[in-house]
Amino acid sequence: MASVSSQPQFRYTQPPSKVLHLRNLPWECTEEELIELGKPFGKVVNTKCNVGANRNQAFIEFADLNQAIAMISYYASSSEPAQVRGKTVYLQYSNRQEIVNNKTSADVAGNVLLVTIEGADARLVSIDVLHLVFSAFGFVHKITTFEKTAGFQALVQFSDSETASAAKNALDGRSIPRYLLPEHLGPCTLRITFSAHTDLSVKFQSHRSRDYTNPYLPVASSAIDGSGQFSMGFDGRKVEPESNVLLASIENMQYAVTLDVLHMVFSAFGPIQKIAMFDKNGGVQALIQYPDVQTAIVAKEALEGHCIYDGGFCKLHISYSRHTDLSIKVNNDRSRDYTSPVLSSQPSVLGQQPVPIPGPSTHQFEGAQYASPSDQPVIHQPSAGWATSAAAAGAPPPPPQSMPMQQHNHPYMPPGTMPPQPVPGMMPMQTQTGLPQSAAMPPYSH
DNA sequence: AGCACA
Repeated sequence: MASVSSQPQFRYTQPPSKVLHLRNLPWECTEEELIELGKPFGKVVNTKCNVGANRNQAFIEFADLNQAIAMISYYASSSEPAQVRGKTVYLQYSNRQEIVNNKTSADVAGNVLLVTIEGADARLVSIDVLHLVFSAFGFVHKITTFEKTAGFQALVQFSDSETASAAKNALDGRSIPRYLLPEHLGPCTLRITFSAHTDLSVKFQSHRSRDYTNPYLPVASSAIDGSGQFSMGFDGRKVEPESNVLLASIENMQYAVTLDVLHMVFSAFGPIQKIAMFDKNGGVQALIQYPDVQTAIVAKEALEGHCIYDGGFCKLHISYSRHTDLSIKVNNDRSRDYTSPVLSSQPSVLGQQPVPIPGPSTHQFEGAQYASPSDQPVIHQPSAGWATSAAAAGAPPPPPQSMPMQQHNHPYMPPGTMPPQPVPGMMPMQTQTGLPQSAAMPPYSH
């Protein structure tokens, strides 16, 4: 079949066009360089660079045909060839009359990232892991995940394009750190472009979509009932069905964690009905009961993997309990029913302060949470913005800071004396983290 | 060094 314009493709005399075709450009030539090149001859109204398989071709479109002719004519008789960064550039009239800029949305920065997770086990990456990874760069508003021909993909919504760009720059082409993934998973590489979306629509909290700005969203039945499609947890086991009761285990318990401390930490997300603490496997665990599943989900989401005290001490691991209503027989320092006025009001547990067990010196993680791949997976320790009032409230030196969501509380006061909680919240905790930038780099290998 | 898309 003859092509539409059945002329030989390469010839020395193209019919004039206000669009010029350039080749042999240096790699990653910019629009600015093209404009500089054409400016002496007229008004450059459009450019397109990084064209072709080698991305070393480009187009310049002038406002007027005569300007294009002027440029071609000049270099046709010039002893100096057209150059960009010292590299000779070959010019000719394009065989088209205008540049069509199919600027894909992937090229224009937006606040929503399109993330493709590559790897054999890509679809086993949980939305929680994605949330963790991207939260390092700022507050993640929403995440949706879906399967396309491209594979397992996610849309991740940030507040603004600056934050999204920072995340994209740091993570594109890198792999999710191994310690964030279940052990049996292979490498999972992130390919990131900008999405054209600006605001994702998340109707339900589910295993495939989350809206972190709205803790009261209904929870999709698929995430609760026996559909079996629960995302993978950190340890690679199926995550339990959501429940209003959380099971928290405390790792690296350098300081005593009292019932009141737990109450304080967990009540940031909503009223707590009951807490029961017990020893298991040489560690301390606690069951925390909220009135509803949604509150528990938010609390779990925000607290999982975080430490009650700075320095990686008393790290929380949270799962959903199979319980829905705890049976508290007696209020003591290990169990408490906050809904029962008869049982409560034992003064003995009030006003407790964290007691250093071995008394380690405190050190901060700051933004370096990604720098220690072996342990301490993801600890968002806001390095600024609070701690002053808490420290001044009489807490002993070792744990100078506490959970970020307690910002407006005095952490070690009896619950009843605390000021009213603001929004139960994950908001403050992710935002203040600061960009990890170089600190985030090591574990993300190419 | 030779005409763009995704």
